[in-house]
Amino acid sequence: MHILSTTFATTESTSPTPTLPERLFAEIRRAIVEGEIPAGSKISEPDLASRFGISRAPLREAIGRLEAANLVQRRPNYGARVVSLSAPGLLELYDMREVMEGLAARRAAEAMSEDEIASLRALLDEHEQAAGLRDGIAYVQQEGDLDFHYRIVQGSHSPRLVKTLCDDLYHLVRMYRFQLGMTSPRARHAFCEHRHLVDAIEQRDAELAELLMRRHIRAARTSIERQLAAAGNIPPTGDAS
Amino acid sequence: MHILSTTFATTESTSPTPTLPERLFAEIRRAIVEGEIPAGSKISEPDLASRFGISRAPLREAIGRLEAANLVQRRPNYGARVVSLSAPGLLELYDMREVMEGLAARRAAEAMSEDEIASLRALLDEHEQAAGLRDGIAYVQQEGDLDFHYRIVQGSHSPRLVKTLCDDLYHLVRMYRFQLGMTSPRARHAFCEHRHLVDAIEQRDAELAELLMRRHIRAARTSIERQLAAAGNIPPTGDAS
DNA sequence: ATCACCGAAAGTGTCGACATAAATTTGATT
DNA sequence: AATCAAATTTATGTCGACACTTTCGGTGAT
Repeated sequence: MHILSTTFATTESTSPTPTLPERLFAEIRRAIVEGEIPAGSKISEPDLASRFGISRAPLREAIGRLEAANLVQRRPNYGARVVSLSAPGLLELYDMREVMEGLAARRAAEAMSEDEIASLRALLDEHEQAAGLRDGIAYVQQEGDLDFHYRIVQGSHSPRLVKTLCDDLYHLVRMYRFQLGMTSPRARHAFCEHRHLVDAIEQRDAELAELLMRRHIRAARTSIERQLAAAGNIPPTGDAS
Repeated sequence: MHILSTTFATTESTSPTPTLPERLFAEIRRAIVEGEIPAGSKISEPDLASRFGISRAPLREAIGRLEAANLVQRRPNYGARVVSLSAPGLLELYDMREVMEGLAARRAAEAMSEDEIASLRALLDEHEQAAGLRDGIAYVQQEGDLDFHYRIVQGSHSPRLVKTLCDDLYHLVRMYRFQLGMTSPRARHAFCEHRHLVDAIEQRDAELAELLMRRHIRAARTSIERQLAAAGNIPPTGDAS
């Protein structure tokens, strides 16, 4: 049907010719992340092929990418299903975010240009204004939060970090947020932490930047852990499997 | 021709039926990692298809996985080429190893069973004996080193960590080692560090385990950095791009 | 002699169809 | 009536072929 717009790129999506499997991949990924295709449901090749009006060949390639991005699971002669999310899995994701974004922050403090830092600070101001206007709404904050982290990661100028975090991990995090209906009630806290982090980067204090980023993400993890415990989703000390 | 043995699995390779694309993927990956297919060379679909005696469909799926594993790069209407490796890229890999395996060590100290720890210690003893017999050879040490790190990561009981490290990063590291002919002259040092790390895990000292693992990998990184500088491969302070 | 343009050849992208294995339903038996 | 077995049906895995794009070699003009 509506083969659609190209997502604003990070490293993926070769600029000149957005390929058909690439667009399919981006579209199905969006549908999965935003919950249009519910978790655990089957990805039927004939169904999607006829729905998009294409053959199964490019679709299979797109599904392959979805599998590589850990958004679907495939069993050999059975098909692909959207990954079913678990509370321990979400915490795992945040563990990895903590260490990898900590590294990204360290490298960003070393490698970001003055212009990039200025732009980052402008983004922060913009978020603060938006949050000042419509206060209670945490949704925009979530997107803004991700935007901010995007900038830091890209500021590391480390292609592999950018690819791993922006192309894979962040989509998974967004999926978990949609599915589990996570709301981050610590917007004000996050703002302060973001600002301190930018200060550290501006001062080229790599060690501090890493520490602040790790603490920031660990705080988010703890908040999530608390929400999950309140929802009776997980015993206080869940295993990490 | 010789569609071959299944690699001893970590998370990949669904046990019951090793699929054709999966075997192709493993075989071509091995050929790339060990340098049979040189870096920068083209992956011709018709060539490989006729060589393996199969159609292009399963081969394309295998190439797709190679791309997802960052072993080949694809341009839309051009084809796939084996990634050309760079010194900064190798250092980037070690940055990510440092933080992620540090996390793995922390979780391993918390989650490994007594049996797993005992088995790990046995592996260490075995390596020490092997190294005692044929001393100068560092090659076996390299494989042993990777074995050791495999065990730690699997001991974290964190599926995503295992997948990311064992299924992707380690193969890249092995490829770089083959291509750049890295020899690790710090075998004795590494042994001590490994032993101390196992001690920390046995004592359930997660914080210390993470610290030791990070220091261990950072030391390896520094050693590589020195080798590269000696070979005139990189200026003393290379950018992290 | 160098550069631009054009044509041919090779390779990738996509398609439709067949073979095979899994899930389901139907039928027969206990 | 319940259970097991076999056949049907669906979907995945694989194949061969065609269309389009890119690349390389040749030809002509400046």
